[in-house]
Amino acid sequence: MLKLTKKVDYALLALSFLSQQEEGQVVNIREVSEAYQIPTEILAKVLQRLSKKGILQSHHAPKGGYSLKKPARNVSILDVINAIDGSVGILSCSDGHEKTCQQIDNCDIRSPLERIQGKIMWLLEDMSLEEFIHSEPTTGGVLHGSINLLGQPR
Amino acid sequence: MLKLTKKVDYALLALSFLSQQEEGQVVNIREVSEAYQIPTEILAKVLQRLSKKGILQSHHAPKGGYSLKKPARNVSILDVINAIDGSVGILSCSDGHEKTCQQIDNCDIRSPLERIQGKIMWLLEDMSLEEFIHSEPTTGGVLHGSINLLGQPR
DNA sequence: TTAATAACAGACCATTTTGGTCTGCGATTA
DNA sequence: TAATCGCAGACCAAAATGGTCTGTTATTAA
Ligand code: SF4
Ligand code: SF4
Repeated sequence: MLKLTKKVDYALLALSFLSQQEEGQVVNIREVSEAYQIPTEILAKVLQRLSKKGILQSHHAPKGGYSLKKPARNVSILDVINAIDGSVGILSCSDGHEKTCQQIDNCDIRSPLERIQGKIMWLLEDMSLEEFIHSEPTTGGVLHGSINLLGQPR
Repeated sequence: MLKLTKKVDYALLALSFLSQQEEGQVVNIREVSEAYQIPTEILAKVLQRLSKKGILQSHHAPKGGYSLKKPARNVSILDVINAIDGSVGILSCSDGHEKTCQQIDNCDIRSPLERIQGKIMWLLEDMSLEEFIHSEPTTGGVLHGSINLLGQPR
């Protein structure tokens, strides 16, 4: 059903929060947790993941916490999703762990689906964390024309 | 993790199969099931769904079966996904059944996420079943220009 | 030196979603 | 009027996800 997981949501919220801090400011889990009402334990997992994947820098000490490791413009949304969920993929058959889809031999829709998948990847790759955060609700996407095409208020 | 469900896969396979038939030719579940090794019962569900949503025409009789109700160029991939999975959505909070996401009050990522969602929707809406099926691995969707808006080749 | 603070690690369980099965009914036509 | 097909929905099993618990390790300030 093409839904982002809650953990990715948490990750993006946390990253958003961190981006709003002053340069080099470290923030601990509790602060983020309180800012958004996210259970600390699971948030911890999420941040650990981001740290392990090189998106966050952890400061492993009292008065420590996390800070962005790279400038926000160098982190894509796809990076974040990949860090949390593992590889993204529209298809059940793609990339490596091909769990032997029963249909794979007779399948004539794989390549078109891969093209769609590619487009989505590209879209996610193309959007940096910085762009993501500083987007204005009104301007932003409308210019891109994306929203208007989706349907009119009925 | 952004994965299409197996049922959508089945639906697309079946639609692909049906598109390859002669005009007005009806095909029953068994034939599709055999063509792709899909369990008949679940395929039945999927086709029923497509029929109820106006994508397929059912012929409720011996020697009956299914046929496309509309020309393939008038059916989008999004239509198919919607028919099978219900509403598509990247977000947990969007469209109607807002299951009171705990974060919704303090959430500062909703609108950017909605923009991404919009782009994906558009992309899926923009691709017709016809285009989907007849796509050459290399050419294909580029002509519609949808891709270009999503970012430039770097 | 040591106690407090914070991240790290992983097992673990509960809930939801998904894939798939079963059982029976309804429409059409030869 | 019986065979062939779709229709409908309850039902179950497996997987994915969300969330909890228990404990360990690194750093620093008292
Ligand atoms: S059906 Fe075709 S596309 Fe879908 S998973 Fe199996 S092989 Fe990949
Ligand atoms: S976090 Fe924000 S975006 Fe994600 S679901 Fe809750 S409200 Fe919607």
